[in-house]
Amino acid sequence: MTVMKVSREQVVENRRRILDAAAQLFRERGFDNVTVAEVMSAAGLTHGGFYGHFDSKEALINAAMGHEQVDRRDRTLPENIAIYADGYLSSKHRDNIGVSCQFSSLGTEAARVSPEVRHTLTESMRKQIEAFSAAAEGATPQERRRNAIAALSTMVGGMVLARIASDDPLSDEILSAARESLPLE
Amino acid sequence: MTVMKVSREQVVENRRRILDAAAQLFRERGFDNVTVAEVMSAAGLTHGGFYGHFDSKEALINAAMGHEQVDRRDRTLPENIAIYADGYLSSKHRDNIGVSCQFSSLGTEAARVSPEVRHTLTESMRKQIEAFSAAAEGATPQERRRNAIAALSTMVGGMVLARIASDDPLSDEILSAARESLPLE
DNA sequence: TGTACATCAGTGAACGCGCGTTCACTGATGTAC
DNA sequence: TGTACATCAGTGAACGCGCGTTCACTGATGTAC
Repeated sequence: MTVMKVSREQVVENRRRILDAAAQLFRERGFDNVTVAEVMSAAGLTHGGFYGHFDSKEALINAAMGHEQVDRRDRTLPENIAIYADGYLSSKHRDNIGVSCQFSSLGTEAARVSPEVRHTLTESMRKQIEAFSAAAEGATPQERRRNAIAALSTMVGGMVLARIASDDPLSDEILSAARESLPLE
Repeated sequence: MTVMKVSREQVVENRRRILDAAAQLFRERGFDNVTVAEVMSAAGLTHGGFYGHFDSKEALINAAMGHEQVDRRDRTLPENIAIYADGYLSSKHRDNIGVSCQFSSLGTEAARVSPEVRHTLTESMRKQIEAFSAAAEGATPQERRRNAIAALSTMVGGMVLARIASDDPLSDEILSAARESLPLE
């Protein structure tokens, strides 16, 4: 069990597992309630090796926010956006916060991270808005873009509220009301 | 400056100031990035006295989430909801996170607090939805309620996204797009 | 109304745990010959 | 292709800072007479 030194590919694979574990644990518990040791342990490593991969916990947060989780590979920006939106506003998505959209799982914490990371998140937001624009209601491109932004806002806000209310029937009601109100065709 | 023991009214007033300071600091920096000593200092007291008012930091979080900030007294659920919504989706609200709506400033962290506090938050959410229902678009009560939930979701989600993107022109665009799309009359 | 005393809100030093970070060490990888 | 050795990813003990929490103490409040 004491495996030292590791092949070059293993290093790359280990880094990916650290980021995957971090992305999931951060979503589940927030940045501050996850320790470096927990992330490393979830990645099958010990905490001492962490600083061979990242300069600090903050650097890990930054990297994890730009990291695409393996479990999510097939879920980002599919061709059919109405289906994507239905999956988004589902109880399954609500209850699987570990592989959830970063805006709905870490949104209010993400607003407080470094400007660089927020910039990365803003670009990802912009891409999602552009993808939604194609499927949005509206006669003009401006109207469709406006509705795309509104749809993304409703999805994120609906999920944030549904997770707060998750013990209450109101939670499911929020999900379906948000789903039915989306200005998507 | 070393004022010991204090009148009964002063105790009540001190507790209110602790809760006010906590509510503001938590909104600005999140639960975990605010220390008990900082809250007490912002309330004009020293940290040792904290445990005369609350059992633990967690008890403070719970109380602060149910506490109505003095600075917000005039802002909750006014009669004209369209005006409320316009104020909500404003850059002023975005940039004054300390006296902001708790869902948009602490939403993703609030989803992880104790079931009791989430229950309190859920009730406050329910009240807001009911107030919005009166002003929502729709022919039937069901439709109006559905649109009220969608409006609240759009407002919260729009603000969360606008705060992440606050260094970017996209932020203002999100606020106005969300504002113009609200299903309120 | 005035005086003596008990109460207890607040003070600030101290404690101790947890977590981010460091470091001497290990031993498989991978290179030099 | 095989052997000797240097490299360096990962290990796990240790460090030290920060923060939540405790506690002996202070002295104004407020009560008893």
